[in-house]
Amino acid sequence: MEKDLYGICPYVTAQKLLTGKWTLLIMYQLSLKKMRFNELQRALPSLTQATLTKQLRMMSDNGLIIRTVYDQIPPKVEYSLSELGERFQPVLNAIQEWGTEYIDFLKGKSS
Amino acid sequence: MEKDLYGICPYVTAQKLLTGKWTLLIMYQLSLKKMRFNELQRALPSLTQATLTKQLRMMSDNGLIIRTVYDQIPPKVEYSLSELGERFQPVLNAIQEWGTEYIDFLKGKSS
DNA sequence: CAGGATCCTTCGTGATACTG
DNA sequence: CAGTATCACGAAGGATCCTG
Repeated sequence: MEKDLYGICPYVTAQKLLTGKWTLLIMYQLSLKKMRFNELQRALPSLTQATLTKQLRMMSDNGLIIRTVYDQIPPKVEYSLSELGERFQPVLNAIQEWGTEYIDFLKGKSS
Repeated sequence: MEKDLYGICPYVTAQKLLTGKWTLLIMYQLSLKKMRFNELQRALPSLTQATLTKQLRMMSDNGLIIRTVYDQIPPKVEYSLSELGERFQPVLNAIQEWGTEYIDFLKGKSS
């Protein structure tokens, strides 16, 4: 089973963590700045509250992001990248670049 | 819908393409050398034929890899990275590095 | 504002059997 | 050797309603 390779093979491990359909997008948003729950929702309009909540919890459990709760009324919760999340930046950059190239490729195809 | 961003946002686009549970692994394998169907299967033991076939077809359709059929008996089919696939290398490298760091993080946690 | 709790559907993944 | 064809399942994702 590939599960055995989680925590062993870098690729299997990374894939597991990035599995979420939105993980990459959230990582990107948070790499720009720390954000509150509603800010994220506005940045990712096609994502429902429930899903966003689950994703954030997963990412928090995995140590990718940090959840900071300010004990006040109205409630305020901020999400930011953890140390590990920050180190993810190179991947983000590489993906952005490659994604852009891929989009160009798509355009060339359709025209 | 986020579908609208496919072909527009690099991250959405990349995430779609890397969605498959095995895409990253296959990309890595093929980045080492072109491989035949059975070679890939041996390299990824926990992956069934059916699934591998589907993944390869998807990746081929997406232009990530190239499928070369040698018309002979017994059949021989080789898979290799396309131009676009080659350009994916930086992402692969970044992921490998980050994945390794993450594994270290996991170890530190459990101990 | 930032969720929690449910319910439901879709899609990816896998098992198995068969083929040129 | 390199697939194709079916069937089935589980989990991720989403819709909706409710709360401190």
